[in-house]
Amino acid sequence: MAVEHPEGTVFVQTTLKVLGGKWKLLILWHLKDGAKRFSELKRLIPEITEKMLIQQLRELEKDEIVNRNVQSDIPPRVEYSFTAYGRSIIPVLEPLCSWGQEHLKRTEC
Amino acid sequence: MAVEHPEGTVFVQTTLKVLGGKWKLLILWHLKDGAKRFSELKRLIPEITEKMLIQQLRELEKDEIVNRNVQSDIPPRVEYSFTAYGRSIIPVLEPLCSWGQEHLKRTEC
DNA sequence: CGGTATCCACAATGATACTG
DNA sequence: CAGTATCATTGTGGATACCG
Repeated sequence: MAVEHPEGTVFVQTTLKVLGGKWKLLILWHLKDGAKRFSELKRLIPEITEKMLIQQLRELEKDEIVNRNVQSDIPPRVEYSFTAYGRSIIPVLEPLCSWGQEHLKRTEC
Repeated sequence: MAVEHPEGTVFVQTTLKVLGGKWKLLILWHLKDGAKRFSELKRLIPEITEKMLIQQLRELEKDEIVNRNVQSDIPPRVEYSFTAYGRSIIPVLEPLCSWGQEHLKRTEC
């Protein structure tokens, strides 16, 4: 299984694994502005199903990108937010964003 | 279908669409060092099937990231290389790589 | 409100064999 | 050498219903 590749490749693929889900960048984008409740995220991303939202959040949680903060209230209140570590991907997102913007310009016209 | 999202999200997802394939970053990584023949790429990425290699190359070609250069020789000789435009993603790969490296360090130990 | 549980469709990837 | 073609398998995402 473990085949030697130039190291960089492995690292890049690692990042892709963490951020590659269809909705993860979208979720992270919204969390940049501060903690959000489950229902807020649902409202901000109307096309996502609850299953996918929870699934992607769980994965981000496992990767220690986001925190899950539960207040034991009635009704329940769960907030998601970046971990300190998670914030380290924000600067990575920026060049991704810029390149995508340029690419859209090329392809759209 | 078209729902308003913060723009940045769309751009990031665009990038992901272009680079998101399982093998694309791997291929691009090898092409960084210069043009490569089909068979060279196969040798450099032994786990990839021919079908996937050609498919991913075609997509990269369509997105104008790589050139396909055919010498009409016997035996045939086809070389793939970055387009000038394609080279613009190389700086994007670097932060991706660095972050992945840090992330691996965290998760492995 | 914030989830789970099932079942299902389809896209992505893979194995294998064959070709100009 | 550089592909195509076909079929099988897996992975990802979705619809819907239900639960504490």
